[in-house]
Amino acid sequence: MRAQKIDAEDLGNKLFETFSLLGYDGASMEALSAATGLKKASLYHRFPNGKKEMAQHVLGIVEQWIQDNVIAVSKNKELKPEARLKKVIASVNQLYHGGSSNCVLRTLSIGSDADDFQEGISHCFDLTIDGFAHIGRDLGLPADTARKRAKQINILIQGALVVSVATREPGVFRNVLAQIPALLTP
Amino acid sequence: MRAQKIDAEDLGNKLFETFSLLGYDGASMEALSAATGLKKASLYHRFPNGKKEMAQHVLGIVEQWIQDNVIAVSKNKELKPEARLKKVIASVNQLYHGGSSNCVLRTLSIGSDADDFQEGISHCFDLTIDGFAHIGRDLGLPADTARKRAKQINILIQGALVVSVATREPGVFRNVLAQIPALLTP
DNA sequence: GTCTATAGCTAGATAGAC
DNA sequence: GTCTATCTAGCTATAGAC
Repeated sequence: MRAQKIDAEDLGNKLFETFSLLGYDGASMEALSAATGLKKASLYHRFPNGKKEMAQHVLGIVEQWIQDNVIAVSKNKELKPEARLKKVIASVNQLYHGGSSNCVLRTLSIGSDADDFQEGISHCFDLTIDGFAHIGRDLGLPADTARKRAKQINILIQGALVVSVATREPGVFRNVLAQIPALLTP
Repeated sequence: MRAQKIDAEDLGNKLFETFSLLGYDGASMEALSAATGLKKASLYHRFPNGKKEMAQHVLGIVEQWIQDNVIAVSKNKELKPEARLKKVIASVNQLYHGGSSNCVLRTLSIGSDADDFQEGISHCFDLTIDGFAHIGRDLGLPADTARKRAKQINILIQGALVVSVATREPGVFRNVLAQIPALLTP
């Protein structure tokens, strides 16, 4: 029993969940405190620049998630491209809980301080596109076609999440995930 | 000079713009007051139930916009289906300022009071899908195919807006609009 | 490193003059 | 119908004990 000092990873995940659900302005320090189990003063101890720094931290977590679950997998030569794609899609499905969770890249893109996050958000979209494009090329698509399709996939994922979460119809999201292999098949 | 009593339509449009830009939690009474030119007490005079009622009013405006600019146009027998589609797409492009404005259906779907707006938001998505599906059928698509494509178009529009606004690349949105006719062509 | 307590401010909302 | 003035509650952020 090493006491209840919350692990840095758990902390980040709770912040991630709270910003995803409530957005930047909706995620009050009170809500972030309740979600993490840390009092407000303790959150300021870990993130001296307050809420903005917590949101930036979450963006860092998302970037790392994409590096690990999209980019790295897309380049894994030990798997056939088809298997890599399946794995990436499964991870995306899990991240968004089968279409019932918002994308934090989107929820952080709205509000009074949205400008501060634009760069991090854009970078995450770019990485996601890079990953799908890489798989598309390995599946035999010409590079420019693969990139176009990857951009389309990124748009479809974001749009499906908007609709599925807003309407409470997760099938919309799962249906889009099912379309992805066809979009990258020559 | 009939004095500066703000017109109900202008008022609604300003509320629409502010909720679109800042989201529900980000659109403070102060911000709504500044945007409309009405003091907070005056806003409460017009909307006794406060911010929630203003957001519901905005959802009503959006529904009416869709009725006028999507549904009605989609059924206008004086125009060929191709011309109707062109008109609808042009209206959508104008509404979102060529991909630089958020969709208020999305910005209102996030935050602490999102549940109150779910029904209105879902209804607006449904109407939009109905409109595109109607045009698809008149263009010669089987009814079920037309509906599937219309749902896809709705997803693409939402996704493209997320990406184009978040990354400041309106081309993403215009590119999606350009794809729509092909999606409804048999 | 986490806490209680609180400062200082802004939020949403209301009362009442004009 | 719009305003000024104000209330209370909630916000972000900090001070200082442990």
